[in-house]
Amino acid sequence: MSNSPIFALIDCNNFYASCERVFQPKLTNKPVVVLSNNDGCIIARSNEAKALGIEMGAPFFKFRQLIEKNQVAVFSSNYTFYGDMSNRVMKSLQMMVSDMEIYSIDEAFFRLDTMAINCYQEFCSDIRFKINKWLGIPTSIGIAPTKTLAKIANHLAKKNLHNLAKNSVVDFCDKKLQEQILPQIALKDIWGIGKGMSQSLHKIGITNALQLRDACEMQIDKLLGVVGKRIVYELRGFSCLELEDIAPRKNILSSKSFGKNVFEKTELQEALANYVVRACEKMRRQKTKAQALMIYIRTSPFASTVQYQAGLTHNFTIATNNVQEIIACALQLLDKIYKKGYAYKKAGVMLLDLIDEQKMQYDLFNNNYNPQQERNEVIQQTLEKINHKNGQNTIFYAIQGIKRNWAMQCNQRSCQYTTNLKELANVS
DNA sequence: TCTGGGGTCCTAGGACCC
DNA sequence: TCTGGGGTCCTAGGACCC
Repeated sequence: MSNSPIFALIDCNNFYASCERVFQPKLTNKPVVVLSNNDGCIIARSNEAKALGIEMGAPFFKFRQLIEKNQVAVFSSNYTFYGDMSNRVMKSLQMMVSDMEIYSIDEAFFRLDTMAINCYQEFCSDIRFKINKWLGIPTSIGIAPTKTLAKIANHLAKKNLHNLAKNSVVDFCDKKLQEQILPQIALKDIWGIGKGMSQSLHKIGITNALQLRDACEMQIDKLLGVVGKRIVYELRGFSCLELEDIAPRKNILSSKSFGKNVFEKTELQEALANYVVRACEKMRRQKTKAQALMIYIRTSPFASTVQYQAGLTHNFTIATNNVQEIIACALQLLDKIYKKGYAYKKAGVMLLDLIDEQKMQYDLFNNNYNPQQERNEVIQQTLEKINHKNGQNTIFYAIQGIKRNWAMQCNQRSCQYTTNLKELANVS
């Protein structure tokens, strides 16, 4: 690796909305929004929808009138589809760059200095062009000596602020350019500075990126700790954050709001069993086992009625990824925290302290051979094979329930164009 | 009527040890 | 009467991200 790295950050524009457009090209240049689970909040907006004043994260019902009046296309979220499109984007990128880090569903960092490239700007324009041509997804790219500055460059590229973008690419390596632009970057637009830190900084008179960059280290250390100090260094152009390898998740959470209020324990049992199954799928796929399980249930924080929330953790003596064992444990924990009479709105399951399934710690004092567990494992593998071949939920545990009245609503989900052949037939 | 889901890292404070 | 100092580990909660 060279001593002075150059990072690029590629970011898909309005990713979920752009995905929906790929299969409905008639929506090009039209306003589009995508909703969260239960059609609760607005989580993605096309530029046209942003222009109408529709806010990110706002509850859908607050903008329903505006949306109807302006004939905004509305989609329930379709994570299977977005996940698959994301894979395709990342695979395409992988073909064009050597060192990259998938940072989120719609973003990736990559190194430019480790490749033989004459012009970073041109190289990145070409990447954008190809991804758009192959997949129909528009992107923006920021280039800079640190990840934090690359994030800012990407922000400039996406909105073409100060007319810096060429083909939606901004090269932000030049020190003089940084001097000129950083005073105009608000703290909230810096990666890693949220509401809390921003407020603390305002109190000592720091309000923009240049002031933060040039702030007294000691003062920042005292105020924001190492996290803040790292941001200062990164703004100065000293790279503190390397590209990271994809590491297996250390915790896996599956939690969802219900489509309606839930009162009965049996329904909570069903929901939790389903969430355990989902979480275990992910855990088993990454070949890990959980050392602990946490469950929680809660009423709606927005309801005016009496609130109740509770959670409980169980530590496993021997780490496990056995679905039956974890479901049984979840139900036992539920027994301890369930209280009758409340209108539950959400429940969740968290698998904690995941470890490599090959690096297990066994119990020193007990016989670790458990024939029942071995049988369970065979059952689980068989079940997974059947579901993989015939589709999710072809067979499932009885405790997961059949009616699932509590399940979330998604009334306007688009088709699983890229992962479900039957649904591809519905393309209009 | 109607308000998402899934993560990571850091810090402070308590428990415990010598 | 009078109650140390230093270290580690764990946990809960906060802050931030997409």
